[in-house]
Amino acid sequence: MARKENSDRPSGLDDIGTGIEGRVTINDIARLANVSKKTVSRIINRSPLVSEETRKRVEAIIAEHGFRPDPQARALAFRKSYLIGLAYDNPSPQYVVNMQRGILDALSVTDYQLVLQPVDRTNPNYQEEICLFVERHRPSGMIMPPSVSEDDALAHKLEELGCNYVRIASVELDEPYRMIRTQDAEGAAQAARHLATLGHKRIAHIHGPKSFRSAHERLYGFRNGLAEFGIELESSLTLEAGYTFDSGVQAADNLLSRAKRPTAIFAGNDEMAIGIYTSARKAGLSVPEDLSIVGFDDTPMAARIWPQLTTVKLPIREMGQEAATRLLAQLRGENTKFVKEFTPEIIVRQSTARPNS
Amino acid sequence: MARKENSDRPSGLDDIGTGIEGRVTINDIARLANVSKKTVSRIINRSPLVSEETRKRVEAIIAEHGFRPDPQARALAFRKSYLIGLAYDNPSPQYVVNMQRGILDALSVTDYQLVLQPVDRTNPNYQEEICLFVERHRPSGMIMPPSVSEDDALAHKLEELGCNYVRIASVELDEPYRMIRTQDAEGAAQAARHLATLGHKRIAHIHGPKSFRSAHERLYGFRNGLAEFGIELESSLTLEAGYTFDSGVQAADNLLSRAKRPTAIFAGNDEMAIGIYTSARKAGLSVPEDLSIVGFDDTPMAARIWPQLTTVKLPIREMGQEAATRLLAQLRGENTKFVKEFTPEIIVRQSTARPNS
DNA sequence: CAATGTTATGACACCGGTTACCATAGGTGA
DNA sequence: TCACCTATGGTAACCGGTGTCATAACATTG
Repeated sequence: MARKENSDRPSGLDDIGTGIEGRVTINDIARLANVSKKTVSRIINRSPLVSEETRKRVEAIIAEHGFRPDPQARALAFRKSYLIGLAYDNPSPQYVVNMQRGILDALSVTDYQLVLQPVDRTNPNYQEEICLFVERHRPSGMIMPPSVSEDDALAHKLEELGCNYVRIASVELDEPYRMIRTQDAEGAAQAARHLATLGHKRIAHIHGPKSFRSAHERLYGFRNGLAEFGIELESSLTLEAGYTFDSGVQAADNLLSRAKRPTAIFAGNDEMAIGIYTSARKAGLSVPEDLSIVGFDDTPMAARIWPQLTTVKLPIREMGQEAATRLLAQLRGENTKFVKEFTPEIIVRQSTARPNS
Repeated sequence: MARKENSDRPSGLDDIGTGIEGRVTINDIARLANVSKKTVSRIINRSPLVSEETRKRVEAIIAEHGFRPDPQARALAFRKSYLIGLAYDNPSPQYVVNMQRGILDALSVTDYQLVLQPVDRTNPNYQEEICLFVERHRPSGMIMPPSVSEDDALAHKLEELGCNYVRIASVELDEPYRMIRTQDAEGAAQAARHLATLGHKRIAHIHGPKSFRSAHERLYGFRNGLAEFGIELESSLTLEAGYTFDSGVQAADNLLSRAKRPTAIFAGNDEMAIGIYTSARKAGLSVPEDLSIVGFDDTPMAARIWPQLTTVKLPIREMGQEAATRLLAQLRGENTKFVKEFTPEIIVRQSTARPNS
């Protein structure tokens, strides 16, 4: 009985079709062109130390045989992984998908790949999760949107691990660089000015969880915006919720059941704003006649719900693209002391009107 | 003047901090344990050909030094990339995010990474895009949800490239295996039975684009479901739209402006169903009193919009998880002749009622 | 007891690229 | 004419793992 050649693996059923056998390698090209591997390598990497003539000739052969350097091999030799990690905990799918799109826009012309690292910030060892990912896979860089981005301790850990990163945030961070900054406070102020201009006085705010520092930022901006019109944001009309639909419904139920209910509510995100619609309907109130509503984010649903939601728009896809572009520059060793600002802009639709009381 | 040692690179500003220097490698472990690399490798890969005693000793040293084999190096040696590609063109972010979550659920306990490959099927060379990705990065496998999954020619190309894959689809494919199958026809039939049971006779259907074969499937199932009740789905009440909100509004505008308007509409997905709400409001019709609406997918918005949408639910996250699990099995060389079925289920909410005419 | 098989281990080449360093040819300045 | 650049490209080692094959020690068999 012929003994199996390679009995080193635990289970025999393995090595299924890589299917690919005849892949062209740098050695093939070198042989065909009658030059050394190194010369081909120089050409791939655009080294100036190759004569014009040799370059042309080898490039022709590369093109003819469709040679593409193996990313895995380069990764090993360069000690770079060519992987960009996206660590996110944002509960809004719209946000996540748009951010991914933006990042991929920037990465599509490169050798870099985007890998996903969803985390749960309420999980006490979520930091370890991310660090483990970084240690194991050595991503070339990480992109972190809120609220992961707001964790300075995490950033320090990544720094120690030698991992490049870009953070997208709306708040002050320990390290005031390498960030894409959104002026959430300014956006919230715009919402405040809009409501104040319409004539609202009794205005409520449902903000996101304390663990999201952006929630504070929006609250702060909103309060200041109202102050410009001499209106005080009452603390009894300032409620915390969880950035989710259900939590928005609950908070609005609370506000709308009061004797002196607010005539307008500004929600920390669209998800919660949509929850306010539901609550208003349960209370028999019509929007915007009895209640004005403003959201934040401008997710696609904002324009689909009825009446269409007035909201503060953040260019999420562009932000993702910018973050990736900056990260790539950073990987090339360029300036890391950058801050790119994005200013939100209010989109006025039909969920806001003059108060009728 | 001291000449720069290595002037091979075009630009001097490079090799920025990998930061990590002292990473433990298999060589370190081998030296510390006084065994060969190969033995350590065997232990990492759970080869049975190592004595219990050696294994224990080396494992202790591995644990002590926190050694983790480098995924890049293994990828090169194994000629596997440990990357799973997700090629998608579904316009619904909810769908995409849920699918990603499911896949990541299954991948989280493995060494595999998920990389994203969004495509545009209306782009004539979208196939090349995917094939280029496969050739360049040699993903260990690909997962394709509709409508990318419905492209038999693409599957054949991947086959030729020796790329493993799993397809998620609701239609008959050239190769009736390696797929996660959703019984969309059955789901649509449930919608039909629900509406027929309520007493609707004049029933319309807005289906997705012809390029999505799932659209045909849903149409087919809906028609058959109505036929069970002796109701014929009139072709004048069967409109094509683009699976988007706007296209849903447009198609519904058409239907609702007719003299004999339908009393119920079944939309091919939730996105379009939500468009029908908007159209109904414009026409001054209330849901469900004047018009019943049924969707498909059960995206989170279905339960958030008012009145809550009756819709056919697909367990997208579970499907993603199943797809990834099956793909991993396939990569281990296990059975590729599988078909896992998921049956949709109607979720009755408040957008459907007896017709009042 | 010799022949054979089995188990545990190691030496070494290799995956497909890279860098470090060296060798050569031709051109320059002293 | 000799020393010395500069441009070009080759050789070998390496990145951190893998497979192949050889071998020693021990167990089994006729």
